[in-house]
Amino acid sequence: MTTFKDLGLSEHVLSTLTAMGFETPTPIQAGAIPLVMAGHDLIGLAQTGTGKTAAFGLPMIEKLMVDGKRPDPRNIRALILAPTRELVNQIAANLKEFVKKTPIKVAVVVGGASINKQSEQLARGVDILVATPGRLLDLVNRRAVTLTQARYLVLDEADQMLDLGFIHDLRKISKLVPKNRQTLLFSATMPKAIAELAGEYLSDPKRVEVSPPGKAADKVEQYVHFVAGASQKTEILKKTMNDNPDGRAMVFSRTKHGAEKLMKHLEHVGFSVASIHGNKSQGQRERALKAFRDGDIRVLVATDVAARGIDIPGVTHVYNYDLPEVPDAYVHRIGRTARAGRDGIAIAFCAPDEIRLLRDIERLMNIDIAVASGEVPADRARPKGARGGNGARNAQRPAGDGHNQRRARPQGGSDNAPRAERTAPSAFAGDELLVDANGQQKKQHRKGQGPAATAAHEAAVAKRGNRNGRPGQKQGQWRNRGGNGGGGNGGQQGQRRQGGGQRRDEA
DNA sequence: AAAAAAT
Repeated sequence: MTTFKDLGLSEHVLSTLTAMGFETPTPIQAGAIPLVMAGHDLIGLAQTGTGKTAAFGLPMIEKLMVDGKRPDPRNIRALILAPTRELVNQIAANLKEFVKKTPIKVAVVVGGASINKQSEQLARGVDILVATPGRLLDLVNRRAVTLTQARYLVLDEADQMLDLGFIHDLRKISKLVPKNRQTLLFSATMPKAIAELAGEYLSDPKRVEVSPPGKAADKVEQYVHFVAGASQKTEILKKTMNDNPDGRAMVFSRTKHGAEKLMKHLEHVGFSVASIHGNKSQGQRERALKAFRDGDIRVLVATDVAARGIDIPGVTHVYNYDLPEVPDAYVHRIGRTARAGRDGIAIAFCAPDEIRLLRDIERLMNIDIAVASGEVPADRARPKGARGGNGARNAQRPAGDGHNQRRARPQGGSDNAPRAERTAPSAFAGDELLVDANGQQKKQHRKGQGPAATAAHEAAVAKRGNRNGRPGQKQGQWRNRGGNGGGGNGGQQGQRRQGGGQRRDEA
């Protein structure tokens, strides 16, 4: 088996990894590290949760060490761009762990934080700068930083950067970094625009793809409640959370306003909750995330600012309080659970005006999400032939759709089935690159899922709560606690060695 | 149509 040693990393970095509990590289690490070490440009097709940060961070640190230079003031040696402030902070936190025993300096540049402090830090010399594009350009314009010595450029979550309209900023930044550089691009999906971006900024890139994308979402047990409206969503949400007192939940809302309103309500009825969205100050966002990560609060109500990449160990439930307008976002949201080899449950609420969105999601993922409760709307069924002549699919549904419970994924032993037999990564199959001979097989496999009873759902939910819950925690943990009653960091510790190099998936 | 990101 491949070890980090085999990948050409120095003793220095290796000893840090050992101290951190890393032994076995994840697939993307095993694939990418040697290529980066060899100096290639790289396209990494990988979701968050695959160990991306280490995949580019470790070899980059290694090469910076070998170069042996010290950074000039205001002149960085490596630049990492990511779409949200939270992601930037998370990447930097990981890198800071990796460079602990080295003289390499890592700094963060994001909006919403003191620009003067960032400026001062850059003046003291920074090797690796992790940034959101807007603030970086701001600092460049103020001459607080120059990119002319940046020999490494990483574009993380490139698809989201494009979605968020960062393309213009990326163009500006690309003109400021030297031509003679190594560029690494990571993206969960490979739409045309990303391929074009890669063609523009990468030279003769190698490609690393973690098999099969969408796997994280695969491990998530998914259910949908058909509801009449928001108040019913809230009632079911509260009941389900109370039924799972050991759980940790992320609740996604479509709007910032909606997220805030829901958070206030949950707080009012006694849940230990915070919210995170674009109307919150950066300080508030970071405090909310930290409190949730530390286990001080059990529920985080969020907009899609937190849908991608955010890595919080031990999230047991993801609630889609509102279904997202963009079906991709659903996949990213539910990917906040079932991380680091754990299980997870995703519960969606579907109001009458959201059925179209549910259909889009089910079509994208090529699954039928199991119905947990509610009247199944007549127009839920996808039109025949909507999926390329696979009209037979509907015929696979249980006769008498009146009690229309279906599983989103196989149960039990099927998890151990060969990868090709497992559920399809179709959320990411929009591009031709991922469509392979297995695609059809996977679809077949899915189609075969029989009906599942609500009782099974309840049992699974109950069981899941235990399996995922942190040992020793009592009922009522959703409620506000007086002090930090011993929850603390236990979860994170407990995860430490899990799955070798994957124990914290973004690390 | 909403969200994020520079102020």
